[in-house]
Amino acid sequence: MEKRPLMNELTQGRDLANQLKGHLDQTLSAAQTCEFLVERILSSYEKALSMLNNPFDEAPAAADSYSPNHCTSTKKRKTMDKWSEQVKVCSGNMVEAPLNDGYSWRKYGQKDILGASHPRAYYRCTHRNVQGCLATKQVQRSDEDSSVFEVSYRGRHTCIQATQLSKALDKKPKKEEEEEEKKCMDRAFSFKAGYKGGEEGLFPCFSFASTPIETEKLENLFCDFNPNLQTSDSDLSDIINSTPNSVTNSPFGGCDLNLDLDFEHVDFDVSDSEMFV
DNA sequence: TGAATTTGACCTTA
DNA sequence: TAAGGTCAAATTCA
Repeated sequence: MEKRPLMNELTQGRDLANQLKGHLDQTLSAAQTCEFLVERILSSYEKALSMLNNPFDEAPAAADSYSPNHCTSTKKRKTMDKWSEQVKVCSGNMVEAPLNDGYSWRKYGQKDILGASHPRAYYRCTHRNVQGCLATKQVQRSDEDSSVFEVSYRGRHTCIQATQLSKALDKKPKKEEEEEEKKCMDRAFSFKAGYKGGEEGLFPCFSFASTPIETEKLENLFCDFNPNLQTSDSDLSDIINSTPNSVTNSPFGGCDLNLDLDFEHVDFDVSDSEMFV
């Protein structure tokens, strides 16, 4: 692999993210959301650069435990050879379903896990039967902090959520849409992913928005955004990493912030404010 | 009454 | 064979 160009790109991306961070002088809530994103971007770059600088350090052990993974390890079940993302969500209200991630889920099982003090709940997409959506997620309360939920997602939604459907039906005039898109391009990053395992392009990108309105949702999502609970750099990484593969029902003028991570494929294009990971 | 959840049994994998 | 994951009947809820 050609190391230097990749290093240059990553370094440039990190610098640009730093610049963006310096320009976060919008409304507080929007800035908070953007700050999350920037911190996560920076964290990813730092890790990538670290890995490149230490080729013999495989890094997974050093990386935070909530990084996306492909579950292709030989230690995992073969059935887990699918995209998955483990997220961490802090629940302020201590309810069992810690977050509304924009998708509708149906619980189909619960299991006591060996060594875990809390059972693991299994959810599948409500539209599994109707639309054949195979997305599932697992929710488990953390042993260390019972106010924290660990959520892992498997597969991506192939379904059309009702919220998305209604949005599509209520589409804006093209000109207005284009203007809005132009605006949001100034502040949005777009992550696109390759997916190992032969399912590239099969699923839509994850996305979430950074409009002030949606920020409120995001803040609820991210444990009501309590900076006192999540302050460290790694924690911030956790939160951003935990961005559910959902919240796709966010009207961001057709300019969603797509988070769809594949750390094995990094293709960073800064020229048009899009980042491909 | 239909939809969602619970829970024990069963299946799959390491 | 143990543990994780899923199924499906029973139960609960709106």
